[in-house]
Amino acid sequence: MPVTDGRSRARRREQPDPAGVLERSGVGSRAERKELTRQKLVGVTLRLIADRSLASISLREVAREAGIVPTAFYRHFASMDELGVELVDESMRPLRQMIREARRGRVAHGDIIVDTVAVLAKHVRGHPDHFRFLVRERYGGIGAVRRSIATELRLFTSDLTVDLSRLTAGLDWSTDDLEMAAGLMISAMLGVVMDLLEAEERRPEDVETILERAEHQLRLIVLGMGGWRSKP
Amino acid sequence: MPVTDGRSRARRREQPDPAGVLERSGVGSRAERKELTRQKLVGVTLRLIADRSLASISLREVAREAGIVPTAFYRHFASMDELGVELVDESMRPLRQMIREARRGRVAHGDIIVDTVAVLAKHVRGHPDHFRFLVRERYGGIGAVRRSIATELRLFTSDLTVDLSRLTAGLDWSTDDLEMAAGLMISAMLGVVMDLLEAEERRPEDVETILERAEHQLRLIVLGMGGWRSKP
DNA sequence: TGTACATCAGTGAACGCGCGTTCACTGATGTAC
DNA sequence: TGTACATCAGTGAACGCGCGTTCACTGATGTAC
Repeated sequence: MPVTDGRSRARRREQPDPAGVLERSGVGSRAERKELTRQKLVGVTLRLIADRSLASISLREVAREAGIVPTAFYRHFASMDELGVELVDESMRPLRQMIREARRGRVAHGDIIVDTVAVLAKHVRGHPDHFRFLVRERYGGIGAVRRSIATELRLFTSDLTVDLSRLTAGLDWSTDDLEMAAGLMISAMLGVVMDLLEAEERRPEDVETILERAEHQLRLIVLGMGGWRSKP
Repeated sequence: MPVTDGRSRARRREQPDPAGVLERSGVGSRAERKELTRQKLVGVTLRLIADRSLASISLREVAREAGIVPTAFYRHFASMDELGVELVDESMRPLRQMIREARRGRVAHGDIIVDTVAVLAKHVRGHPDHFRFLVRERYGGIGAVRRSIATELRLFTSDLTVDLSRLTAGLDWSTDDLEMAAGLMISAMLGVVMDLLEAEERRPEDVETILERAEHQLRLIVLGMGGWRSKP
């Protein structure tokens, strides 16, 4: 059991480091080290979410994985719920980064839809825990987290609505209709995200099919938009 | 506190009925009474799901609400996970009933889309707990339940695919494309279901807007299908 | 129909465990002079 | 630069609690004769 591997985390879990000497070997100010621990709590929780819901993860478990004593958790968050809300923020970052990149690609060249789905796939692959957290807790058991995600997704829809209004500049689309179309795209893509995550880790041969289907769904929506006539 | 209201359940929670005399006052066979308790366990769990996830509900809590001792739970299910899988079955029933009714309406008359959304709204209103369970646990923390829901939704998609194949009889749609469109409709409608549930219980004035948006989304998809040309 | 025995849904005591939270503390880091 | 004091991230013991699960049981219901 006491194998010497280079990773201090794994070693510390077997042979605790009560005084935190390893952590405090002169790197950074106290504030910086506090921030480091905070990030560790967030990261650890995100990893634990992989096959369970936030509601079933205990404060003690998170503290244990982060290498601190349970009571030290309270130096960073008042409760797991509060950590959860922080996680929403953390997880929206890659999503926002994604739409920024998709937007850039849009101006440049080629098939908008193929590019968009490629960017989606790339970001989901790059931040699986963040995306899984969002999809899993979107309708999950913790009210504060659910509401926080709903708010962020609403902002996200607004963003996409603005983008769509540029694409439909010539046609007489109302804001409501644009939002409706944006909402449909996001519903569709959130479904794709979870399918993608499940496929990535247990049926990699399905990934291509899922991406192709995602492209087709977006194309179908765009086609529909082409034929749309606003009604009262 | 010891108020006399007519409901035996509420009374029993305050003044337990250890020997189960109330339950056993000569109604039904032993097997029938067992089935009754089983249904009570299922129903109680479905109610507890309203604002929490299945993973955070304890066996003892369910037993308590159902009016039995924790150990008696095992006469019906080996674990909460097993009860969860049973709940999927139970919850799919109103959904299947819904599609059957939507299909009937389709043959009869009027605007298919308006009718479909009306049927959806009616069933969601009639079985809020069942629908909430499905949407919440679809990507929730319990693997067995998640897989069970995925399987059922796949069957559901197949059903809808068959329906769509009738509607597109003239055009040259491949099965893959039909499935893709069916999947898109289901993604969209599952999103609507949760919005609807949240609105029903805390912003009833939004319900109309949500239903209208659902109609528009379906219409957009149908429009897209009209313009679709199959590709390899 | 009556009797003797089998079945089994529900009981209740008991267990060890991990939980969230309190509290007084330690000692390295930060700050004021 | 050196010293005295304040701050505060992390410690560790302790608490009461609800949990899932075991076990031997009870007594009404069901069955065989």
